[in-house]
Amino acid sequence: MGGTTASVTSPLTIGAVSKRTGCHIETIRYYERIGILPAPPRTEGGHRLYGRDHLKRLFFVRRSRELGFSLEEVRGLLGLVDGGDYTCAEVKTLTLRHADEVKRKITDLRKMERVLKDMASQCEGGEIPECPVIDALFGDTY
Amino acid sequence: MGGTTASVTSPLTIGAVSKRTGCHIETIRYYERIGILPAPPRTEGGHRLYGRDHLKRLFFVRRSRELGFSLEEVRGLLGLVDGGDYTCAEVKTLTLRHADEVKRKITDLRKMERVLKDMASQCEGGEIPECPVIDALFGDTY
DNA sequence: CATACAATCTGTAGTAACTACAGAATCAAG
DNA sequence: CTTGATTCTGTAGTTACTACAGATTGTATG
Repeated sequence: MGGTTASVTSPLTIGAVSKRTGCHIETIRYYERIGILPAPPRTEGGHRLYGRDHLKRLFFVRRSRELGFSLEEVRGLLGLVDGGDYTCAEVKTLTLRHADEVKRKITDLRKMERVLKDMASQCEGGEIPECPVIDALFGDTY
Repeated sequence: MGGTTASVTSPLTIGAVSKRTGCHIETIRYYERIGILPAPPRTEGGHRLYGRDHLKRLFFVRRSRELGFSLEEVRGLLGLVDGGDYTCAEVKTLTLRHADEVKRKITDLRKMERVLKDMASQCEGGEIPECPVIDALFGDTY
């Protein structure tokens, strides 16, 4: 063990959650309003107090969004996690469909990564390359 | 060579471009309006006619958006491609920054892919797993 | 050539997913 | 107990599309 990250024991304010997840405070409240994040307990005065589960969920939502999934897709993934009323066959179909999408994204990102690195290294010599980024990525797509 | 995809020789209508790229017609016009896609030539009557370059550019924009890059980021990448007035050092800094971002995305997508596949395979037996997707993905992030 | 029906045109309005206030209330430090 | 930082609710603005409405153009057919 000897983890470098301290685990959260006491409840966090929305500001602390915002800092840890990188989500704006307004976004966190927005997710609560639209049912992506469950409403947390409150203080006497009405301030929200979050626990580890909220934090994890928020991380997941944020990264998923950054990876290009729509909120509805995220909702679907969370639904799987929450063990909604899906049959096992449905879960399998949904997860595999998502897995395919993810695979495609990885493929494209690899292309992009390679081209970007090539570009940077070509630039080493002081010359701006004729960078055919688009061609390299999708020039053969049609 | 011996490509399976026929290359485009004659100009395409906006509808044809829409079908090939998967972008809605309205989105294509929108990209033109905000300067992401250059204005194409027109017919006498004013209908847009697109060539290969437009098509490639649109593919690139669409995929980039699907991969979670903002339009401003896409604009930046296109700026590199278009050979704007960047110094070589700027090009290098920008491309490497993008490459890092891409790498991080790949890492997270790999995690997601693995978990989704595990989930689907666990589901094989007819049992809905207690799927700890979120934990598996970001449970150790904080 | 006439005509009809699809596709495209411009412009505006609506939606999704945030993001940014405004003004009031609460919390934490001293 | 005061004071400054946070958070509260609610509304309005922004980004990136998406969906009409009504007029015009393109094209296939008798």
